[in-house]
Amino acid sequence: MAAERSGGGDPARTLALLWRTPAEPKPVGRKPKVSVDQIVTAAIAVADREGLGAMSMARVAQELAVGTMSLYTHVPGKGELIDLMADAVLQERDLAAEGTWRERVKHYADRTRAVYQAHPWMRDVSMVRPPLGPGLMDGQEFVLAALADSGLEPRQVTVAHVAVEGFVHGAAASEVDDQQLAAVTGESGDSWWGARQVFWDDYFDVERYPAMTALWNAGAYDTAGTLADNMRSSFDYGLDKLLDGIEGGMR
Amino acid sequence: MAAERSGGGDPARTLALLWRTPAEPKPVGRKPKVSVDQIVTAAIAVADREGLGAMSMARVAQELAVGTMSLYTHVPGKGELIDLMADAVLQERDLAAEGTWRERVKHYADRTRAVYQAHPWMRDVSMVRPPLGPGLMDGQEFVLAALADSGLEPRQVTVAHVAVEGFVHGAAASEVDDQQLAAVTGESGDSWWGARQVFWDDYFDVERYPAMTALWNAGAYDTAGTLADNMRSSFDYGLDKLLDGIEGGMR
DNA sequence: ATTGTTTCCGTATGGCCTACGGAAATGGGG
DNA sequence: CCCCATTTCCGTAGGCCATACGGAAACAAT
Repeated sequence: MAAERSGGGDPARTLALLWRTPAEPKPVGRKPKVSVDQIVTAAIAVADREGLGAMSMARVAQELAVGTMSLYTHVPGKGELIDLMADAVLQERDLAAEGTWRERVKHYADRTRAVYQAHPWMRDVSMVRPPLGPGLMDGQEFVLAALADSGLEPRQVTVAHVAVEGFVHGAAASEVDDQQLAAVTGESGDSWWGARQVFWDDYFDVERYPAMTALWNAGAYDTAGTLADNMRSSFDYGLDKLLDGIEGGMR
Repeated sequence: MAAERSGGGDPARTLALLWRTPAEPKPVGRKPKVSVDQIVTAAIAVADREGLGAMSMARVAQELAVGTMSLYTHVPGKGELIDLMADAVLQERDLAAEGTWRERVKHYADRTRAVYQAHPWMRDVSMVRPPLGPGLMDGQEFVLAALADSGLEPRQVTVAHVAVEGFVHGAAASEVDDQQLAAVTGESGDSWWGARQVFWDDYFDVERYPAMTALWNAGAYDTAGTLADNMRSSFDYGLDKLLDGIEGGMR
């Protein structure tokens, strides 16, 4: 399905939830069976195991042994729940500010990558209208502080920031796609590619694709590591080169 | 919902569809009311207008004035239809091989970006288990040929390839996210951010976020252009820096 | 015991994908 | 002209989904 998000609801309500603004205690009335935190935790657990597609309100309620509609007392809707989930997992990066600006950017990238690894469904969460909660904001502050220390002009810092952010989320997302599909479909990436051996046998045209053929013959694809290993090193390689470029552009 | 894909069906059947292997003519039997091409075209039209979430089998059938189940005669299922859609739009990049390797990579990025602009639902299509059709393969051949001309070692070409591919798809995806959300939710990005003015008023903490505050005060966010303009220039900036880094790494 | 407040949740509406199997169309052979 | 193998068309049905609505249930204070 399409990207899963909204935050379309009342901004004030959503922000209060994201920052857990404690409503004044309610002395009267029925005691709640579940809390917002429990709902978010359960939702994350379901999504971790079975993907965001399986994270339905009914499924989460079942997890908590509660009626489906009870959730709506605590959370406005599914879109807002996803906002809460995303900000919660972004808070898992505890970012330690040490080292050069480059080291700190790489640290940020590494921690963010780890979030995607632990929660592959983040691939399906759009970040262009992000949850304005502590998880997101702390991360932004961290990278911006690092980039500002690099010596770039303020305006350049913001441009570089968008580029870095785009790379990190984009690369982490595609890296994680593989595992997510493996988990949801029950078929590993290697198995999937293996089943498509027919393609190379029956459809690949050596004359139409000379560059690929040459690389193949040069042994460029004779790699020892697994598919996941290769994506990992490309992540590191790409970030390094991007930072090289940013650094070089300052002179 | 979650990323929309599968290609989980019979690889041989899917490949035959992707490459439009003409089945031997059927002399007898009822004449088909629709063709595979018509189905793919209609599906793309729906997704372009209303997003991939709205592209249901029923909706596409309606578009063609045909019963829902008729589609299943021509296409194995929804996952395979999405494969066909993705490969079809990737074919729209007609890639002209001229100029230096850098110019060609940038040309590739530009054409791919254009595909995302024209078909924002591509954001929701995973590319880790891609449709092995002509659209994808021609693109791969084009970038690989360019990168191979750069003088990188064969093994390095493949690593750089993954990094470039990741950047291009990732950046194009987030760039397009904004418009897609605007189209689906009916709320523009600027309007969305405007409605979250409360955040800066009520939640933003100047002491907790000194770097952001400093940048703000330095006028780094006093940009004339629209949100879309800024994302566009960050795309170009990021790709440039990445290529700078790749080029510099060869020395 | 009554009342006000809050939470819980069953039901209903309208959507989705697709397995199944029968109806309808088509062209060739008798 | 009829029959029939072949192919396509498509209605029905089952099992998912989000959430609006409104009444039942629990709790504290009176």
